Amino acid sequence: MKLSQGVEWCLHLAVLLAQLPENTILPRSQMARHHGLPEDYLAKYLKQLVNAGIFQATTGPRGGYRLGRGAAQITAWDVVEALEGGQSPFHCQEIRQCGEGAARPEECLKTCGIQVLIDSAFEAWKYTLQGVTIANLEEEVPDFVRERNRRRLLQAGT
Amino acid sequence: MKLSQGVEWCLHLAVLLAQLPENTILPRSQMARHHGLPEDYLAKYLKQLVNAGIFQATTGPRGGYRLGRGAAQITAWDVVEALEGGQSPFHCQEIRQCGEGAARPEECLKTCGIQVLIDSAFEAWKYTLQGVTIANLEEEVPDFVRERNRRRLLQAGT
DNA sequence: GCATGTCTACTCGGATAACGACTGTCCGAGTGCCCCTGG
DNA sequence: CCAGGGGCACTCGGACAGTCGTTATCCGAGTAGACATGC
Repeated sequence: MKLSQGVEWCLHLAVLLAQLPENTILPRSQMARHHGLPEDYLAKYLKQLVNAGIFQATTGPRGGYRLGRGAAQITAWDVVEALEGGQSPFHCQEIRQCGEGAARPEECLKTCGIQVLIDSAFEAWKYTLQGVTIANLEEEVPDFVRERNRRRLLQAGT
Repeated sequence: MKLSQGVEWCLHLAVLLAQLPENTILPRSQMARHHGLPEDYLAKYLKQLVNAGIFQATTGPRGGYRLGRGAAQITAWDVVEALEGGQSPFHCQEIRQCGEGAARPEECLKTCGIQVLIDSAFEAWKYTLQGVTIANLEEEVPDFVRERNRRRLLQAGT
């Protein structure tokens, strides 16, 4: 039960983009420098966000990434799902149907109770993440931090 | 975000023990055969449960494992915690304090909003698992399956 | 017949390889801007 | 002065190693019971 660090990075970066004027484009290099992240490795995660439509990539000079849709339309779950796959942390291997004590298939019409439990716990985790958007997270950023970020990042873009 | 398969195995085995008369001892070899699991590898997980006090191990002939306490006193979370560590799926690396856009420590007295979110989602997951005990899971086992398991496993112990 | 000592078989536990996923790094493909040149 | 074309710098994207955790396997330490033996 471990999340790749890409989750933390991407959430921070999404919030960072949300702090800037809408449709602002930020190159990967600036994102990486801003938080001291390895630029090349970061690329791998950003690509996944692009594939999921959360980020939008533009190539060439003045290119970079921008939010794929409004910050209020992106939930934390969307980010986690794009990076981790969004599948249940395990898929029941139906071991009750294996080995000497195996049950016959017709005895297993009801889903394995353990699988049901894990699924419902996973749903709870998912539901919590779905309840918070990037916009919500952005609102919590102190004003002076947002101002500082804007100055630093927009200045370079001029 | 992936759980080791040991979680499924151990939950099934705990439920299996709960189906038998209290304090029944079952050797590792029988457990493994019953569900068709690799016996040697299973040992690693069982040891973790023993360390956590969920299972109790007895060595020598007629030895094996039994539940460390009543099935109603063991939650699914206890098992997951014993195997996975029970820690939050990521610990915030405070990347907001790194890189060129770093915030100063005195600006970060409030916990990172992203960390707070992940923690609350993790608590939801944990809470769900804490709400179900091995006894609850055992109740869902069909009567004829429980009977069959008792016959098979207790017979060998005679 | 009973107590005792030894021996065996059975159990768990720790140490040791093989595999796969996550992490980290490099270079190539594509594009928009800028500058130079010619009219 | 203006239009067009070429070159360049900048961007993302995919391909290639390194490291760590999970998976899998083996063998050794310890114990409880059973058996044989002597009283």
